[in-house]
Amino acid sequence: MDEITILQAEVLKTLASPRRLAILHSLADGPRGVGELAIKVGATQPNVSQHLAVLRTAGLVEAERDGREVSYRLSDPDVMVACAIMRTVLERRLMRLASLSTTTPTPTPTATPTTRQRATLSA
Amino acid sequence: MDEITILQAEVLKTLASPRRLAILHSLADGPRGVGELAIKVGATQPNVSQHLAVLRTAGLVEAERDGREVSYRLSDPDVMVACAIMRTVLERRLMRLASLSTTTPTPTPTATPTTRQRATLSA
DNA sequence: GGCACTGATGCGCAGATGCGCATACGAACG
DNA sequence: CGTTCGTATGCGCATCTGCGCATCAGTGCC
Repeated sequence: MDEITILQAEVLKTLASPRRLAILHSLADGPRGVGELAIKVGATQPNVSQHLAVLRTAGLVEAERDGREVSYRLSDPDVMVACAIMRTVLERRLMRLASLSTTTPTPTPTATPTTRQRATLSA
Repeated sequence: MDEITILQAEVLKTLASPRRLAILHSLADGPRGVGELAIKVGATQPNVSQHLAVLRTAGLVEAERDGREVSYRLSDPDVMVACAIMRTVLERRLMRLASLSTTTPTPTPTATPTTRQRATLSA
């Protein structure tokens, strides 16, 4: 097990949260304060603060005092590039699924009890 | 909160495991059976089987019976592209940290008690 | 049909995570 | 100084996850 693989898993675990993704997405537009972010993502202030702490520990964002507020910004925009690629993959998959469900007019949604078999490799 | 953001978090959560990353990395070289993968990543067969099930649910790998074995392969190579970008980001960060620790010959490792202050934004 | 091999599943436990809530801390302003 | 605003932290709970272990299920060979 490679050392960098563990690090990568760490970062991915940090990214694996809708809330944190939303925060990062907001930060992609520019630095923001905590309260502002909380409103943007629709969460409580302590919650966003905690998420930001996690993101900071993972080295994904950086903080800096700006007067009374604390301004957070992305550490490395390339992370968002990787996220964008994943989004592309997902969108492509969704498109594929959509076209499949169009060509297949859902013949027998109730699992065809006659041909019933264990869900071995049916997927 | 965007719908695709939630999906993305789902996929990221699936990726956020050193073992699963190792499995995917092995699969990048070509299709493999479960036992073979288990040996490659140094885990038990049931463990690898479960991880593969998770990866399959997330749509990251696909399975196909090949005689007595079950051959697993990557669904979308672009996911590995995104992973590669993240690796690049991480390697860059490690290099940066390494060079920093080189230029800074660790002047006073014991936190300079004179300038002692609370760890507010020191990071 | 029985056997051996490959892979999948169920179970239980230990550890980690996210959240709301209340509260503490730090900085600016009067 | 005390107040107020903005942010961080501690706590407790419900939930989830990964793992080892034992066992079950499917496939091909004799």
